[in-house]
Amino acid sequence: MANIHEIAKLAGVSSATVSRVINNHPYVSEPTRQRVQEVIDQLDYVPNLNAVSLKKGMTKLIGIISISFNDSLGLFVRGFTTYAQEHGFNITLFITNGEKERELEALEMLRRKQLDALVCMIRVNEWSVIEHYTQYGPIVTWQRVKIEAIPSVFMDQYQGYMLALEHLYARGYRSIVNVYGSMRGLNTKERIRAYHDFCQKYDLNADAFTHFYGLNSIEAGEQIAHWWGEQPNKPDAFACSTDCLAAGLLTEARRLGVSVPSEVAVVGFDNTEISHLLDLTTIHYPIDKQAENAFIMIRNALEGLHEELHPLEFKLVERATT
Amino acid sequence: MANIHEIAKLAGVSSATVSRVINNHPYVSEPTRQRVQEVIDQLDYVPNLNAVSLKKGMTKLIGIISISFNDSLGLFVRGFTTYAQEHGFNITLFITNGEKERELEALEMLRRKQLDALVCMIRVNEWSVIEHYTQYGPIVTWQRVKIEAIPSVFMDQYQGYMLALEHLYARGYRSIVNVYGSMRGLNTKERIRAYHDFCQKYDLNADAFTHFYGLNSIEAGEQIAHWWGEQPNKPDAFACSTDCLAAGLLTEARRLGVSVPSEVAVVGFDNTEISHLLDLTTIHYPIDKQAENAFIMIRNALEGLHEELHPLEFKLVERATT
DNA sequence: TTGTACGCGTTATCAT
DNA sequence: ATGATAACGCGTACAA
Repeated sequence: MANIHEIAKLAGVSSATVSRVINNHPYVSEPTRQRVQEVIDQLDYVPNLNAVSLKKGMTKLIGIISISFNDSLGLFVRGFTTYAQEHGFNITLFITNGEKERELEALEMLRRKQLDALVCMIRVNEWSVIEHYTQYGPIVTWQRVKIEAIPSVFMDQYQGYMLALEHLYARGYRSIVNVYGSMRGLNTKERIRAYHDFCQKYDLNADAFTHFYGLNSIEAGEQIAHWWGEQPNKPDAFACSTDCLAAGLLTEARRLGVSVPSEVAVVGFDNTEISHLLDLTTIHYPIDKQAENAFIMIRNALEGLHEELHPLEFKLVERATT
Repeated sequence: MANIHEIAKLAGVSSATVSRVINNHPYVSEPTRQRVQEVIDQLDYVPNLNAVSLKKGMTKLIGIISISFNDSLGLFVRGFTTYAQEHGFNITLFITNGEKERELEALEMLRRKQLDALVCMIRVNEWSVIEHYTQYGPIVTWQRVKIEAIPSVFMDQYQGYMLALEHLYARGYRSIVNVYGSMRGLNTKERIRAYHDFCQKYDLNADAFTHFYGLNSIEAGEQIAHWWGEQPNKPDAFACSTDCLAAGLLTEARRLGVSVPSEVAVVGFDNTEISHLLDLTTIHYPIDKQAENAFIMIRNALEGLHEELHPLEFKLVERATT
């Protein structure tokens, strides 16, 4: 209701002075500052953000687009939000449920200056559509994509998977079974590539054992445990798609009386809570650093800075299952 | 980049005319409309939303606050979004993770006119704090609360539960076991009240069987099935806290060779997908109507309308488990 | 049917 | 240290 002029009038100063007080500008005497502040407090005044945004040409609002909202996505969102808020930005979340229109609304809000930037975690529309909107503001993504206009904080799982394999090798395991997460996803592709390079390096037969595809649930892990029990020629290690699957595999194996890691080793992926709980060796994946990098990229673009990105590294978390 | 004046100049008209074209106002001749539209298309022009918001005094943006994001919350959000968008409103989502500051940011955005209204699905701050913000714009909630300034679309589960009980009675079941969802929640309280009234009405002994509290998972349902098997004096029906629990109970009972509904009946609650899948009798709960009512309330407040709310009714969905 | 001119609430430049 | 005043980009009485 109350605007800056009203405050100015009541405090007996000009609106310019009030603005200075609000924004902590220098060159305003202590007595006037106090007088103005009193009136502000009394009238419960806050500047109208629409006016500020119009004047400044930015809203300090960043949109995050995601197709859904699960644990890892939530982790990213939470991390991003924290960094953004430290720098005075607010976040608005768009859960698309896979609907293109919902995503387009976010993109349109960028075009129409209601958003300063966009994080497109998991897209719905074609990349070409999204790329078109980069002219209106920075857009970064979490997915793997090689488009110059859309920087990504995607981490190539080749390195992470290799880390797991090398660790198993160093521990003396030689017959490793791979359980891949999705049938044809990019992560699986990179993991397969890592495994082949690994076998070549140590002169192992890459096809000595079955490769499992499309598995990542606890139940799937349990089934794999049974599969292992039935093999006459038993592999001595599992490199799993996720901690979840590894957890199912581990607990079911123990239920069947199999000793881990002496009879068989298990490596997970993601370093989630469950891996911590079960003391599962796994690969750590710095989601919060990815989120921070996403924000740094946006801030660099928005404010013409050149802040360095954090190096994104997979890390082996060695625990009790290898 | 381009603003309304640039369009006006290039089209050889005044900015007022351009504005009329944009907003589909009458009294603009077809030839000029076309000329203006051409220039708009050519320059890829869209009005700056900050300017529009400032001028109109509203942003057409509604915030939704939620502590997390699960299936039912998602259903509500999706429904609300749909209705809102049909009326030209966009949604911005705040997942608080239980942090008060995140909620306060949403409330502050309302105060500072960046949001027209707020749906506080599940609050974190004290109601008194939230109530204070109702002076800046309409706030409605999904939770049960009796504060005049904060209308609610909460549904009292007394009726719904009674529906389930009456149905069991009509089907001839007389010894009913209640499995309540939370220890001391309001829903449980209302359900207990319903059960007592029910027993009184039909002269049944309300304490003939154990009452279970704090259970709502599939696993809990499975355990209840085993409990039933061990009872010498078996009850003939279960009124469950959720479809989830009912599903666990139902499937485990059948696994144990118990025939449902001839030996024992099961009623769920929520009418979720799983109840549909398992052909489970349950109580339907119109989340989408609640969402629509929330939007209607907000729109009524915002635009001074008096649109009627939809009646919110529980419905018995009679399927194969009773 | 079209144009002029003012106001929405700020911030920032330039005087003073 | 403070005050006028011009933008920011748009919508809309009012006039023509």
